[in-house]
Amino acid sequence: MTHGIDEVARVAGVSTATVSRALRGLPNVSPITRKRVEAVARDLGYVASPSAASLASGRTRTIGLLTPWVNRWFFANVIEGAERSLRAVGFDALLYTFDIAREVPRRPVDPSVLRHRVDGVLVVGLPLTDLEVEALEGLDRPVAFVGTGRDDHLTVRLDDHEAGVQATEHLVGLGHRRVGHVTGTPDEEHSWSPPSGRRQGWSEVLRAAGIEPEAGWEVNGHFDIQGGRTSTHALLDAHPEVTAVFAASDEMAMGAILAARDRGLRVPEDLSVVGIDGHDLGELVGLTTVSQDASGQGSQAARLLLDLIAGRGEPSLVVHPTVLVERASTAAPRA
Amino acid sequence: MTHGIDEVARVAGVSTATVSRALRGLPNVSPITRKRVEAVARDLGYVASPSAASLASGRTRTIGLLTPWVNRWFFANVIEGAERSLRAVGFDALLYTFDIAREVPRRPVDPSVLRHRVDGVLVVGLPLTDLEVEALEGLDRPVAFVGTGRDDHLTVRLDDHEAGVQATEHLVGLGHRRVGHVTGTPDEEHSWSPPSGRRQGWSEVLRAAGIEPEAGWEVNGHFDIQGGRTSTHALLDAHPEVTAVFAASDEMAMGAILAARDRGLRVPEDLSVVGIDGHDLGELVGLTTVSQDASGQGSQAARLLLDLIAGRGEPSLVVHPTVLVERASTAAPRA
DNA sequence: CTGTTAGCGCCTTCAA
DNA sequence: TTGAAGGCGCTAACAG
Repeated sequence: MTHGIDEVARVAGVSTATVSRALRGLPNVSPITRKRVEAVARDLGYVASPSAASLASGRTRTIGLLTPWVNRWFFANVIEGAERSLRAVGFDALLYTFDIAREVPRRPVDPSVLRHRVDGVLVVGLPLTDLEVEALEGLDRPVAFVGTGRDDHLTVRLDDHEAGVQATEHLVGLGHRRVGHVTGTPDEEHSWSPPSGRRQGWSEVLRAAGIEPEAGWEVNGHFDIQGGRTSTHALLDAHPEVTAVFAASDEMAMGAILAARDRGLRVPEDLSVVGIDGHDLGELVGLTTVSQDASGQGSQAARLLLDLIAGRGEPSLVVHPTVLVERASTAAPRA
Repeated sequence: MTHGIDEVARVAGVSTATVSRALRGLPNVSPITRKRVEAVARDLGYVASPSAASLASGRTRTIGLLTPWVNRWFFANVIEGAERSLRAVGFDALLYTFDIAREVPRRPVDPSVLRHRVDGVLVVGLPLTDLEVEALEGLDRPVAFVGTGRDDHLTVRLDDHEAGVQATEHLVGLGHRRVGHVTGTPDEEHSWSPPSGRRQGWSEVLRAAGIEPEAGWEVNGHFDIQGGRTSTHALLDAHPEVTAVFAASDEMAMGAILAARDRGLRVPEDLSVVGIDGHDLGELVGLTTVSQDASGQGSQAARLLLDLIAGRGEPSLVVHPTVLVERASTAAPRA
């Protein structure tokens, strides 16, 4: 039951080196030899041992997916897209979730487990600190970011500022003036983080409309449904004058709708709600949103990362478009 | 920059074998030696090469997650739970999605890419054919199933038949008699597949109530929102007499609600809808459902699989409970 | 408790 | 175009 490369070599009547070359599609193998080797390998059910191949070659044909969550809309879809791109070229996707507690500052991400495990790393959705990025670079492997803006690295994301602008302009255009904001966990140190960008879009649009956003209009929804719900309650407790809420994700927006319902407020008559994402269930819920293509971002980032690994292309910044989708959760405020 | 085990050994003044033993927590290492080795390894930032360790030991400390989808509620949550259990003991999760086209029969899953890559395989949610299971066993590694009932293997799932019974009895109890069913892709060959079990529960409850389910009352929703929507339209086109729909997943149930809305039907006044899952957004949508703990199933299955790998425990069947959660999508039919 | 010594299975120069 | 041979970095016997 060895079924190692030498078994194939013996049966095919060639050397192990030739088997290796033939099966990996390298040039310098005669077509006849290659066919024969391939046939023998198939017959024997031979599959090269990845450990042995990695050890000898230094390449793992594996990409590490570094993500805080796998069961949230954006993350699940990015992972889906990335995995599809990787699988298409025979690369594996290794899942690394790092617990993000709700405390600030969180425990730093330690990428050392990835050492010698991956040919590249795809960071999904979480703004890393400079120290964490440095640690990642210590792995000496290409790194790509999706949905979070390290513009000095290969990055695929949307224009968070613009998304915040689109959402808020929609509300202001409907006549809202007291617009609350449910943010994710904004990172004060990184103005380029998605929550920060979205918040800036919000505050700038308000100011441009002659409205000075009050400090209490902004609450932290931790990027999930319950967080959106809880924080919207806090927002409305303190600021009942608010007539509209812009949430930095659809899941938090859905939490905001739940909060409104808890309080006997009608959406959109008493409270307008807009999110960001384009969640699959947005239509059912009637959620107005600024939509993005998460799975497309994931697959493109994976492809660009593979290019980088192969020595093709340079680290670049790809900004995906966002589109406002108007549904039933927003309307003009009541007179 | 070798930073290999021999570097650590040299600096610590011991042999590589001792370093290996010390860092892996094996016995037969004096506490003093272990401390010293650990300190040196930390200072040098040494992390063992997984390829080399796998090659030498035959173990990969990696589990393959075989799943058709990563961005559907059940699957995303099982993966989340499994990854958490694995990470806790230093195992990696390797993601393998296999495309499930909507054609029947689908292309067989080929597990040969997993050869030498994993210490065990966790199959999530898809009923495999006997041939596919055989191929999996050819890997000579423990296999576990989540959410699909290979009862001859380690399996963690719910009682699909009972779930179908709970959902249908709820509807019949409300007075419904013409109850449609949106199934996933039922596998005629495997009576134990989730869609089949849920369907059987449905038809048995109807028969017990003296109702013979018509062939056209059952449609295939392919386990997603759009499939649920499309198939519910087809169902209601052909059978407008139906007053309630039992969908085999919450996502399909949400599609059914969308279809009802498309047709100007009110839920639950004109059409009652019940699903299975306990989707996070069920509350927002007001969906009555038979809920299950997907992430708990994932983490438990991973733990049991690790036990099997470690030679502890036997393949067993764990059936998780389901609970009917009544919400606003079901009510008595109109007179 | 610790060191020595073979490999694990493949890739990759270097020669032919 | 192919073969021979060394080595990738670690683990696991076995000896001491």
